[in-house]
Amino acid sequence: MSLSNNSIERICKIFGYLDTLDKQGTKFASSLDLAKAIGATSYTVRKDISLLNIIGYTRKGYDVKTLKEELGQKLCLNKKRNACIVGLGRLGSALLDYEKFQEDGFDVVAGFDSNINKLERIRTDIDVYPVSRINEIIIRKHIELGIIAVPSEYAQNIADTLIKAGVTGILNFSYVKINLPKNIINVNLDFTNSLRFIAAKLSGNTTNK
Amino acid sequence: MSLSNNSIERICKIFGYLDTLDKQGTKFASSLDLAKAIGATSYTVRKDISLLNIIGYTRKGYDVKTLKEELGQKLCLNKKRNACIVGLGRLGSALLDYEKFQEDGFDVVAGFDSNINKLERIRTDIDVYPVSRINEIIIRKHIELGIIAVPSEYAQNIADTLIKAGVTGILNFSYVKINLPKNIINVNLDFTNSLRFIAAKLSGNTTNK
DNA sequence: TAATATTTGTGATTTTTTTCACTATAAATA
DNA sequence: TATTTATAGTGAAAAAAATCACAAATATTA
Repeated sequence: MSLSNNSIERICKIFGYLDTLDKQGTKFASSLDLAKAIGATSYTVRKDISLLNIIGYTRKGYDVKTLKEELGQKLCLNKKRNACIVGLGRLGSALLDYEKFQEDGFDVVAGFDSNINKLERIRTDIDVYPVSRINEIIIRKHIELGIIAVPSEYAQNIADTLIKAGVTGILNFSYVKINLPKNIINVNLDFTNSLRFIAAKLSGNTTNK
Repeated sequence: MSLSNNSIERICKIFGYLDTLDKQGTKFASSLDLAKAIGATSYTVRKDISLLNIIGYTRKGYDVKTLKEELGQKLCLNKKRNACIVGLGRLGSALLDYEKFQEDGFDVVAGFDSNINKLERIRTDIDVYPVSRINEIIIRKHIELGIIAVPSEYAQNIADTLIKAGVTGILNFSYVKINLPKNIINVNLDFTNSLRFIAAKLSGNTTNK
């Protein structure tokens, strides 16, 4: 099996939308329905799905429950994974209580911060620890994913620590790119860059593709 | 001028990195330096830059200050833009205090929430209002960008309200895709989807491209 | 001053991705 | 039952993007 990043991204979106459809009680969705929901074309959606050897039904589309199950299986989205959040400032502590992570199978089982006072003040159901205990806790709690919400200057160092402890995927909210071994999967979410992208497109000096 | 979304994204990242370099006092950066910092190749970077008719210096690279200025000019990243945040829950109120927005020329000049009690409790320097005043405030404060941090079921409705008031760019933190007129620029940041993407790549059923 | 090394700029090539166009299939309808 | 219609699946074509490869330029070194 061999999917491009674009395909994976689309499939992840489709997966999320299928969840919504399923909760609404919708039984079938056509490639066009899915395409509209994720901002793609129907043939791209069909190609993506057929790359995974999943089939739909003529004149009905795809069975919502089945497709979700199969996509989840093929992309390992059904398996639960433990995650931690490092940096419990405004953003980090908001993420600690972001219930959607749990709903979607990402269990945030620890938070870390370097400021001991902050750890004492924080009100959340999730256990919080000083960063000095990252290695120990990650091993003990089998944490695979690290969410980095520390100030950018510390991001690389925290990433290194997480990886040494065994984390294999990183969601990085700082605005620096962190250097990682190639076997580590990493996504950067830089809010400012998103606003820049919007501003650039608004300027009109661009295609609409 | 005609840039693909990929090019725009890369250029926005380059722009951010140039800012870092400039603050460090670095005078020149080669296409390879820039490429490494944003996760691209040197020829892609050179192509992107030359698409904008910006030139570098043989054997030196690009002048950091000049390149930043020119990229900013061509993509309208130098111009300040006013933004607002709708939905002042954990995430929204964290974003209200996210100083980087201001530093990078995005002035968050208003926050909105439907819960009046919440508005009274919130401690921030930024003016906050009930959502019923969105239209009035957006017009009065010349707000171009809307940051949506409300629960997903309200996102479409808020987006419609923002657009009717004159907002032209939307950064959407909810997990639903919102339907917008084509002249509105929109970026979705769905944290769960990012984690799904990481999980899918970790599963290994994918290329490494 | 000459030789060397480095880095840009870019046309050509290759690769990847998307889109098209059409067949097959089965549900719905007459 | 026959016809119509909607939708999947997919090879082929087109479009887009990335990469290569190398000339040109200029800083550095000998």
